[in-house]
Amino acid sequence: MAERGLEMFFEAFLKKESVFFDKRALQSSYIPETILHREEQTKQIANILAPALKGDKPSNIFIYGKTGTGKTLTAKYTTQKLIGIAEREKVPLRVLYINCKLKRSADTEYRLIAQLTTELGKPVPPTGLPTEEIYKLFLRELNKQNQNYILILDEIDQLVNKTGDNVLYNLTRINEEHTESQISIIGISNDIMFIDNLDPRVRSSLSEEEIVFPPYNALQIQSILNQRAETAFNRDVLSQGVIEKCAAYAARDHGDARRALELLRVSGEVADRKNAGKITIGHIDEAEGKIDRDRIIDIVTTQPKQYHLVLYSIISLHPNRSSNIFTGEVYDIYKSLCGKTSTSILTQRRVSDIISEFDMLGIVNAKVISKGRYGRTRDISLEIPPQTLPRIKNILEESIRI
DNA sequence: GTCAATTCACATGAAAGAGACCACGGTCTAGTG
DNA sequence: CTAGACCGTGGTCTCTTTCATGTGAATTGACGA
Repeated sequence: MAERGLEMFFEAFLKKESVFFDKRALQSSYIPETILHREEQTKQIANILAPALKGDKPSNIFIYGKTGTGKTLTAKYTTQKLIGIAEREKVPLRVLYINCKLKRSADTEYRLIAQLTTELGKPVPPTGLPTEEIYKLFLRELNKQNQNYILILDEIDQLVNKTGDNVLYNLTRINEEHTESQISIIGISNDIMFIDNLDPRVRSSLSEEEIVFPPYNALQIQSILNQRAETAFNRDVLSQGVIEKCAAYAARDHGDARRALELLRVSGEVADRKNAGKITIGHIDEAEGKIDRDRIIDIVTTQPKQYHLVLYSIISLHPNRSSNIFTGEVYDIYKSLCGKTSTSILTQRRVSDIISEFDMLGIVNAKVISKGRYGRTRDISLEIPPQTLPRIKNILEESIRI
């Protein structure tokens, strides 16, 4: 009987009318035919990169802008077009795109070079070789290929924060030593302060050219959404004001177009699930809540057990007190919790770090305060919305088995 | 009453250790012709 | 003779611990009015 019901569900699902025509147009990896409101920046990048078509080495570029301002998109778009021409003209040119933020892929010196070497067509072990060795392999491969490269390093600040600017120094120096192949670097970062903390030598060579991406305003986001919505949705599924509201939401926090697109997509999904056939403003509100919830649940479930214990300590301390949870209290609860669940106890130093990591993830709010004579500590409060709290609590209890 | 010194309870940094992974080269072993 | 199993070595990476130093305001206590 149950099986029958399931079958019917799937059949109904197939028959169901979706509001989407091509959902991919709303994903952040999608590259549209034309990029709106970035004509200036596209032109600048094109100008700088154009010499590559004549076999010269273009200047390095440093691109700065807040999240969701189209940095990655514009860089990819421009280089894609460039490659198109280069192929037609038979100019040896390649673009390598690396996102330095991706864990276990390119967030350390070794891994970045390993990734690059693999991209060049020589697979290398993900670990195990000395870093020097990997550089050698990389250089050998580079010389063998004998063509020019444009290397896009996305979220480059993450890489440098973790491993220092050694990598960049080495990369920028390659051009001086090896004449067979030239490398131009496009560094993308959303932290402008980052460039100031670099070694002066690296700084001057990395930011030969600097391009700033200003945030979009609400109107611009609107037109972007309209452009994407045209391919993404079927005709007439958007109610009056939906695009405007999405844009307004996103413009509220610093013109993040990515967020606006996500909001629109999830709104569509919500409408689909309700079989509404049309996206209304109500769906947007719902979608916003859902995005937040999903994000928090996602973050929490992917944390390791020790983190769960710490978070559970904070949560169990939370309802008794309207405010003011301190590190020491959390640590005490945490210790007894470890005893109950026979887990090894971490030092306070470490727990302190874990709490500040939760703070960065936006799950708790931890402000360092001084209580005068009674010392200095963190004032911790939960940032999880009350509706989500029971879910989180369940997840944690299951994980630490209480 | 005023003001500098003290004090608390952690925060924050740096360095180093433990243990999981991994590649590589050498050695051993069993199977094959 | 050879392929594969197995070991030791040397490397990276992440998570932790250890040790050291920093911090900011309530409290204290000396001082002077």
